[in-house]
Order: sequence, then structure tokens, then C-alpha cells
Amino acid sequence: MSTNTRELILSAATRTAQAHGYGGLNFRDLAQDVGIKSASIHYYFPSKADLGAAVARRYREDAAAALEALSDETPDPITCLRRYPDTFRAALQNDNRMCLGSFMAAEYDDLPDAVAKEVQDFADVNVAWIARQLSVASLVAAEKSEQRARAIFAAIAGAQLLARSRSDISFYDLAIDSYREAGLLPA
Amino acid sequence: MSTNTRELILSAATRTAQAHGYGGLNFRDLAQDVGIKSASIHYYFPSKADLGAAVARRYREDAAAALEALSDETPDPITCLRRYPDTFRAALQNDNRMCLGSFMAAEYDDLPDAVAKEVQDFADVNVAWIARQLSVASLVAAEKSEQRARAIFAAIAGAQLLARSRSDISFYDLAIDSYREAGLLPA
DNA sequence: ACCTGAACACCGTTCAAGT
DNA sequence: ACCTGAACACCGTTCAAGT
Repeated sequence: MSTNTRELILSAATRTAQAHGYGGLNFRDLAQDVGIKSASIHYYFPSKADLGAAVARRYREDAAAALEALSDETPDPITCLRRYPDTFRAALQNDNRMCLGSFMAAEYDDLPDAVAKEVQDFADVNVAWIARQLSVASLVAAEKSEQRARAIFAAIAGAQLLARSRSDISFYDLAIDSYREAGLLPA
Repeated sequence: MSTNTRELILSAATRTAQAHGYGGLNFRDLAQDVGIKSASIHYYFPSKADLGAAVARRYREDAAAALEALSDETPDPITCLRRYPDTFRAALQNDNRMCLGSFMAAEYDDLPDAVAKEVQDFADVNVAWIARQLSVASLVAAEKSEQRARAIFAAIAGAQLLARSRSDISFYDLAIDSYREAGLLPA
């Protein structure tokens, strides 16, 4: 199935990009993962920029769906906010991987425009969801919810980055705990 | 002067690495920046790993010196903590660059061991300094100061990363403000 | 539609040779 | 001591051509 090959490329590329970034993506290794030749990938993704944009778009879409699923099944916004860090934690548990949006944020200067746009959209999706939980929970003034949401998103991404650099997930857990103790996140 | 050429290479490599990471460093562009040929860089740094380690070590040393200078001339630990985010802000003002330690933290999987070690030392230097200010200011319990310091360091790095991905320093300023309002940093 | 061989451009590295 | 041209092995990327 052609669709299947495309999906295999996308998921292999996502795994690689979460460990090595956009710059670390390469057609040859990717091809080997999927079981075709590197040139064949270009049939599905004409250029690396196209592949990167597709990976980032899919990543953003999946994140949006996961967040909607979480808030749908968890009516309590405080509980939602308590669970929000779980996704970032799961990436670390997955062979010390990190959020694609964070890695690509670092690589911003070398990102094709379409990829950079998806990275920003990914952040917006997360921030909007966090802001909504903060609003519904009345944790911060309505006009401050988006700003606080951005701070929370940034802080969690930073905690993941620090934990990755030590290959030690406890750095992540302790940072999240500190955010709760300090009052950045609900305890 | 031979020393001068070595310094020119180091500073050019640092500037490049703060925008493109360790992976974005390459001998040919670096040589062009400095005005020599790429093969000549190997006279000073036998391999890319040596160059990367030297860049990261210098970066860590400069950061340590800057922090000591700040706390020497500013006896009040609260004032020190208020000024701590300034260095990260300056990187963003410098053509949207970011902290080398953060970029390399993302690149962790592809870093030579000596470089990864320096990245960890850089984080330790920052965390130790923040923890000392927190302790002296009695802002958190003594046994919690290092954990809180790590959370602060991570949160500030994350704020910088988010601002970089938008090329908009106001994202950074607003995140830092939120950290203060929430109580993560002293107001 | 789907895939590939082969060529191209680039990179880190080495080394003999120049000053 | 400091620097260079040239070469090497390798790899990401592209393209014309195969089925």
C-alpha cells in the first residue's frame, strides 16, 4: 500500500526528529528504517522541507487531538492541568526523546518556513488548551490566562530539555514538582 | 598572533553554535568567518569534537565568571535573582540567538562525550549560583534550594526557547513576568 | 504508481608541502 | 609555528530512468 509506506516514513521520521531534530533527519537512514531506498522517499516527500513540514503538521494534529481527548474525558480543569505534563514525560521515557516542537524551536534559524509555521502552531495549540483550563478553573484573571499558559508551556518544555541533557527523568519530575510548589502549576 | 586566530575561531564558533547548534558547526564556514582555510582550523582543534568541547568549556567558564561578577557587585540576593534572566535576554537580542547549553541539551544524542559533559557543567554552574541566591535570601527551605534552582533554570531556558521560535523577545519578557507573578521567581 | 542507480555537492579529516 | 591545496571516504540530496 502506498499509504502505508507514507505512514511508515512519517512515523519513523517523527521518532528520529524527536531525538536528532530536523537537521538530524536523513533520507538514507529513514529509508533503511522503512525498507526502501533513500531516493524512493522523494516520491512521497519531494524535499526534506516537505517531509519536515508533514512531520510537524502531523505532530501538531496529534497533539491537538490528544489534548481534546483529555479535556473531553476529564471535565475538571485542575485535573487536566495536573495531567498535562504527562505527555512530555512520556517522550523522555521513550528513549530520552523530547518534544518535536522544542527541538525545532532550537533549530528555528535552519527551518524551512512551512516547518517553522507548524512549530508555532503546535505551541499555539498547547497554549490555547492550557489557557482554557486556567480560565475554566478560574485560576488566573481571564485576561492573564494566555500569558500564564505560555509561561507554563515554556517552563515544562524547559524542564524536559534539562532532564534530557542529564538522561534523567527525575530532573523532569522534580522541576514539575517545584512548579507546583511555587504556584506556577496547580498543586 | 596564533592565540588571536584561536580566539577568533572560538568566538566565531560560539556565535554559530548559539544559532545553529553543534550540528550546524562546520569547518568550511568557520574558516571563511575567520579568514583562513578549513584545514587550518585543525591546527588548533584536531577534530570537531575538540572544537565543540573547547567552545562549550569557554562558554561555561564565561558564564561562571559573569555570575560571580554579578553576585560580587550585587550583595542583595533578591536583586541578583531579578537580574539573572538578563543574560538569556541578551542572547535573544543578539540576532535571536539562544543559550548554547540549551541548544546542545537538545542535541544531546549527537554530542561527543566531552561536549555533553561541559553542557552538564554549564547547567550545574547556573543551578549552584541560583541555589546560593535562594539560600542567602531564605526564599525556600535550605534543602529545597537546589531543586527550586533547577526549576528556575529550566523555566528560563524554556522561555528563551519559546521566544526564539517566534523571533519575538516579548514572549520571553512576558514569561519571566509570569514566573514572578506565580511566585517561581521573586517579584 | 512506485522505486532505483548513479551522479552531484558537501563535510570532516589527513597529509605533504609551503612560509 | 602557522597555514594551504589536494585528496580521501563518506553522506545527504537530486534526477533520469526503470518496472
